Amino acid sequence: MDSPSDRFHQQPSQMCPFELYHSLPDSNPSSHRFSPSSLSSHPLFSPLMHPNSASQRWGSFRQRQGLFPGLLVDDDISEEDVFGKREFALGATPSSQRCHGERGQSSGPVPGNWGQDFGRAKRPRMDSAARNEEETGREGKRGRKSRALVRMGERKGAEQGNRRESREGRKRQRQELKLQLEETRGKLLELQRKVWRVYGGQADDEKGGEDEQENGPINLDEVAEMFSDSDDPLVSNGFSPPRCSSQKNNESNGNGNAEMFPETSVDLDLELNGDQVWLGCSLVRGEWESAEGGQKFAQALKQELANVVAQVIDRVVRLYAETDPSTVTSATVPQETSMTLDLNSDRRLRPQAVEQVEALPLVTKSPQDKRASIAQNVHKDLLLPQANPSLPPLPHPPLPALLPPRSKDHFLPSYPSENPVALPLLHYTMQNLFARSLSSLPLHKDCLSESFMDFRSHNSAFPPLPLLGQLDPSPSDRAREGGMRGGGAGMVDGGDAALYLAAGSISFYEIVQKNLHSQEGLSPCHLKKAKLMFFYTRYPSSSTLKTYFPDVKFNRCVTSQLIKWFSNFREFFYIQMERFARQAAREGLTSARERSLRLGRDTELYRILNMHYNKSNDYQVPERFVEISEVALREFFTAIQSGRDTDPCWKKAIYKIICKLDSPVPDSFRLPGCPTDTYRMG
DNA sequence: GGATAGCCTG
DNA sequence: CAGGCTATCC
Repeated sequence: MDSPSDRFHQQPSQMCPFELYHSLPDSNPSSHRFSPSSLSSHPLFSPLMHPNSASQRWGSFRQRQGLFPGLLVDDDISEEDVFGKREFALGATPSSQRCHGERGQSSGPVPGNWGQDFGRAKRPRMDSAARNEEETGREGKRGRKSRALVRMGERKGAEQGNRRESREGRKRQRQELKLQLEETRGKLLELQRKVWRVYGGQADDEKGGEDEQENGPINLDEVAEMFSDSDDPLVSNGFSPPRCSSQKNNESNGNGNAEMFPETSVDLDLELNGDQVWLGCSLVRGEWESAEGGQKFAQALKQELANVVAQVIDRVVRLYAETDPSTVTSATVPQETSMTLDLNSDRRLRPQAVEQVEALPLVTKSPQDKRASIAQNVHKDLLLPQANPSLPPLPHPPLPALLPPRSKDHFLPSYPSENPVALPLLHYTMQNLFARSLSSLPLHKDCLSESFMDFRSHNSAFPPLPLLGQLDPSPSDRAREGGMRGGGAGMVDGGDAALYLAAGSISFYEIVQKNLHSQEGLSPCHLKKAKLMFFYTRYPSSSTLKTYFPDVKFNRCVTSQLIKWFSNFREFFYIQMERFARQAAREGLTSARERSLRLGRDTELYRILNMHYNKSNDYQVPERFVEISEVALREFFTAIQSGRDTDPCWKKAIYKIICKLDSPVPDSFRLPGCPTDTYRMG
């Protein structure tokens, strides 16, 4: 299975945090701005992902502030099932040609095609207009060449008639499109209102809000009603939703009605309020009359539709969830604790998170508290460093131990998911799906088109959200390891989502899953895992790699990339060892030298190694790795002291020693995803 | 000749 | 961290 497309079939390992209506990947305002050029290089994705206005960026930024930080989606679920359908590939393919050439036709059900459709719909009209212009010019010349005046008049009359007709046709089409958009928007607004009533209303309750009476729980029929052509309450009431108006007034109080919507266009940059839900559209009235406006129109339309679809799915899933008594509480009652927890980690990067989170209606509690307590309980048992100066290969590898998540790896936030349905995991826009799937495509440049890499670079500001299966191997993992230590009680089956989603009851998710799983390659999560594995094995065989990266579809490309990673890890390791050994060799006093040849956890060398292989510092560096590092350090030192370093091959002897000190990798690494996540949130 | 390690470079 | 290159091993 070395076909190039296989590379893209691997499951993604990360996703972007949920954004209600946006996907613009520049949560860091100082970087990754989408430039017009990058837009042009992403004919399908970027117009959707980056609705071209500063207000959108700002809105996106605002929306992203702490928005459902607990969200995660299990893309690892039903892996076999999905792998079985891998032929349903996303447009992205290993070669750039394919990426460019096939993206359009292969993007299938995703909204990226909408722009094309719109373009296709528009092109003939423009062509006909151009033809008319051309004809007019030709005919004018002909007329000057002594054609009969009468005939020319007739012809001109016919042309004018044609032009009028085509103009009217265009006008009609524009009107139809407008109508469609407005209907969609109306439905969306209604959905938003209901969502707000259900979720935002709860927040209001705490503040003494009085919307409760009319805040009945929304039911499926209401959702269905929203999508029935014949029965659109908004339309039938003569409600014409504003095109791009801020909904601040009505949405922010959770009690809005259509009449309160401002009719005039408002600059969303200025109008955005933290607690509102707004339409991600930057159209200005009349703007879509122009070609550029047409594009914006298409984008807005796509966005609105995507949002509505995402919300409906979310609603349906939630309804399912509520039938399960075990999930109903956390599914419906937002609690602040976990949000605070997440925000604490988020605030560092995005200081404006707080105001946004408080206002967001769909914030639900992720079961972190419970999980945190579990992790804390397990924690003590996991701290089992195995000091063994003699350094025989360990029959039972030390288990990874968790440190309190002091600093979270920005690209690997930890999102627990014991109760996946309780999370707003399904409430994300198609844009999010895209951003996620794209951001988790293979790292290998060989496999990527330039434009894709471009997108990735823009998208990298997302703190990608690893997928459930990858992120949360915890249930089985804990069962296996924590369980042995008397843990395991009170575990919640994190596979619920997997089962639930794998049931295939929601075709949308099948589609999404297919797309997301249709990728192959190594994700940042895999890199992180590889680095942690380096604590145990410096020279993993390819079979070892296959064992510990079960979620990776191995081919030559992936294997060599992984091997290269470990090669790089070793390189870094040995460079540091040599550096500190030389430093020690320069030490005059033997006592100081002796100290510098130690690798205490408070030493600079330890800090550097930990920083490199365990950047997020959420993994207890195995004692054995410390010991092996000391061995390497001393070997380098003695070699330098004895002048062996003049031999060009002097390091090889050291490598030989170190390579014998590999120890087995803990079983927790056998599961997909980052093993650290198993124990995090402690 | 393929796979891998290591070195160098960007 | 990846790519290119060489050396080495099987």
